[in-house]
Parts: sequence; C-alpha cells; structure tokens
Amino acid sequence: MKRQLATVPRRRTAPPEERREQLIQATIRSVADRGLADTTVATVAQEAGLSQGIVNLHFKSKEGLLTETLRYLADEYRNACREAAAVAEESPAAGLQAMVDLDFRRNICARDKLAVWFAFWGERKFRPTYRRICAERDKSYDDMVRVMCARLCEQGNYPDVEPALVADGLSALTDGLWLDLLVRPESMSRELARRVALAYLADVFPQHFRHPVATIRS
Amino acid sequence: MKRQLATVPRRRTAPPEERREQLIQATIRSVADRGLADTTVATVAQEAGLSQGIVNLHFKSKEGLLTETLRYLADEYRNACREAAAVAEESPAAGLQAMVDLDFRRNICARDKLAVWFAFWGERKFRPTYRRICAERDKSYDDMVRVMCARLCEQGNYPDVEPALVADGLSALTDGLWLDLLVRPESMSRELARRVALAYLADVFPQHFRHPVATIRS
DNA sequence: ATTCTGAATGAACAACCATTCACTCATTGT
DNA sequence: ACAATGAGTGAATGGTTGTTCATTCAGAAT
Repeated sequence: MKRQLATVPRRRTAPPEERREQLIQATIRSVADRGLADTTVATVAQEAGLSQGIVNLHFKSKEGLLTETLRYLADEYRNACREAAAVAEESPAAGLQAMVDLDFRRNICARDKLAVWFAFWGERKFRPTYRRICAERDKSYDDMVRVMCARLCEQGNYPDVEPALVADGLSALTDGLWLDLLVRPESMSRELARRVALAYLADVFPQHFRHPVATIRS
Repeated sequence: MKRQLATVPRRRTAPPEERREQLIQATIRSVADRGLADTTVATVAQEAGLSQGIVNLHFKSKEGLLTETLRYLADEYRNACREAAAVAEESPAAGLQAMVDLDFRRNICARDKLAVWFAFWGERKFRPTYRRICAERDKSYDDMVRVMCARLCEQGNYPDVEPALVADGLSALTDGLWLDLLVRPESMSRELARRVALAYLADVFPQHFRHPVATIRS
C-alpha cells in the first residue's frame, strides 16, 4: 500500500504533464515581466526552479514551448466561452452580457496573461503556428457573438443594426480595452473596461441593455 | 555657384538627415515583413542597400534606431491629428468624423506601419523609452477626443452619454480595428473598419451621425 | 592636381543563447 | 538489498548578432 496520503513534499521527478504545466506557467511569468524578446530558455528554467535542459526534454524546442504556452491560453479562453454559449441558448442578451463579463474577469484578463497575448500578437503575422492558434480562437468568438447579435436583432426591434458590424465592433473594442489594461493600468481598470463594453451594447441594443451608472473618478 | 540643378544621381555619401530617414524606412520594411524578433542590423542594412556599420554610425545603437523609428511613426500620427483638431474648433462632430477618417486613411494605417506599431506595443511594458513615446501619442489622442465628445454632449441633447467613457471606447475600438486590419486582412478592410467606427459614433450620437449604409459582402 | 575630411565599409570580435549529451541520482520493480 | 529505468542536470558547443575599428574612397577645399 503506497503512502500517497501525505501531500507530496518536493519530488525531484514528476509526471510529464505536471512538468509541462509548470514550465508553461514559468513561461507566462517570464514573458510577463521580461517581455518576449528577453525571455530565454534560461529565464524560464530559472523561473520554474529547474535546469536549462529540461525545456528541450519536455518540449522539442524553445519554439515548441512558446507555441504550447499560446495554445494553453487559447484553450483556457475557449473553455470559458463555452459557458457563455450555454447562457446564450436561452437568451441572446444574457449571452452577450456573459461574454463581456467573461472578457473582463480576473483570471481571463490578468495582466500577466495580457502581456503574453500581446507579445504573441505582435508576432502573429510571421509565425504560421501562432496565426493558426489565434485564428481559431478569434473565429469561435466572432461566430458566437455574431449569432447572438443576429438573434437579438430578430427578437428586438432594431432595424438599423447590422449584426456583423456589431460583432466586429465588440470584438475590436474588447481587444482595444485589453490593450489599455495592459499598457495603461493607471487609467484603465477591469471594471471600467467592462462598463465601456456594456455602454457599447447599451448604445446598440437600448431595449436590452441599460447604460451603466456613471461613477467616474479623477 | 554650386550646380545643384541636376538631380543627384546616386551619391555615395549623403547628408546625415537623409541617411537617417533612409534607415528608418528600411527598419519599417524589415519589421513589417520579418517581425521585430527577426529584424537584425544586417537585415535593415540590406533593406537599405547599405553596409552593417552604418547603423551604429548614424544611431548610437540598434536600440537607438528602433526608438527613432517609433518616434517617427508617433510624430507622423500626431501631425495628422493636428488637422482634425483644427476642424474640431468649428464643429466637434466634424472633428470626430475627421479623427475617424484619419485613423483609417491609407498612409496612417498602412499594413507595414501597423505591423511596426504592434511589434512595439508588445514591448511597451518593458522598455521605458517605448512607453514614453507611446504614452505621449495616446494622451494627445485621448485629450482631443474627450474634449470633442464633451462639447458635443453640451451642444446636443445626450443626457446618458459620459464623454470620458465614449472617448475611451473610441480609442479602444480604433486600436482593436487596427489589430484586425493587421492580423485578419481577409475579413477586415480600411473601409469596413471606418464604417464600424462611424457606426459606433452613430449609436452614441444619433443626432449628429448617420448609420453608414450596409454593404456587407460574404 | 593635390590634399584633406569624414562618410561608408565589412571583416573581426565578443557576448549571448538554444541545443546537445554524458552523467547523476531518485524512484520503481524484483 | 540490488538493479534497472529514465527524469533531470549543467557544462560544452555552435550558431547568431550587435558593436567596433582600421581602411577605403567620394567630394570639397586649396
């Protein structure tokens, strides 16, 4: 009978899946506070408290580690989207609200993760693999929001509203707000960003969304 | 009396200012089609048709060249903003329209330049110099748009509109649309982006902006 | 023509970094 | 206990890249 009860104190060897996760987390930290340009295999290993060689042991190459890190974030986001999709089944308006809530939830748009997103976005154009991973994420987002907007237009009375245009707008607005959260944290907060996004929805769908109360400071 | 008439054929030596411009243009091209990570002093020099050493001759270092390139783009943008500011003096609505027109004008949001913007944006958090240059640009934009929105709110009847919120929104929306233009050119065009931005203004200020005609393809 | 200046060159150098691999040692099975 | 396994290590390696500098040479001054 194996003594598995006492929590593992500090195993020197760990199952591959655990090490991979550990290295991905270390990569996020390293990119978040050093930038992609200054993130080396050495900094990741140091951040993880492991040796250099381990990166090439668990991932084929540094590039492999970076790719898996991006995929990790993309998967996390898409999983969160599923919840909103479920909500939207019953009510498209509630679905849109859920999307906005999700986009500015702490664990999704933590500054560390935003830093990583934008580091990779800058390289999207030149790395087909990054492009593919990001494109999948974008597409599932756009498809969802477009459908929600279309259904809301049907059930409400919105003659002027073009669902595709609104979906593009909300998507772009969210990306832009994320950028603000990352580079100007002193003038943008998750809460304010969420209100800006909801204000947008209130402008477009006044029958279904109330304007958020104005609580401006500064 | 100097013969300055015949256009210079192919001088081996050129005035410093000309070389600097030439190298900055080469940097934009290199970053735009190789990415910041794969842009080396050698690629820039090659793109400019000059030798390696010239970068360190005209700029102290590679970092200096990159910084000057960013400043070049920032200055270009701010100069374009001045025109819109002049327009806004007479009519805030026309000023906002001018801002949107400007943001999606060919020479401002050329794909080459967008690629450079986002390459640097990814590094903003880690390079104080980049941060300063970008922050100045952002601030002049935000201040301008905020004032235009505030004046429009006064002269129109918009009890629910919060100028600061709208300014943040338009700014974020524009950044997000730029991102789309860069990474998904197949589904976003300058013209469509412009319409999305104007649709936003029409939603917020219905008395001053018409909804753009829907000409959706695909 | 001849000299002088400094713009431009590009080979050489030094620093950095991803990758490799011979070796160590914790863990598991017998 | 002992042997076998393979996860983990980290020094060494080779490739890449920013920077330097002795040298070249075009254009201006004399």
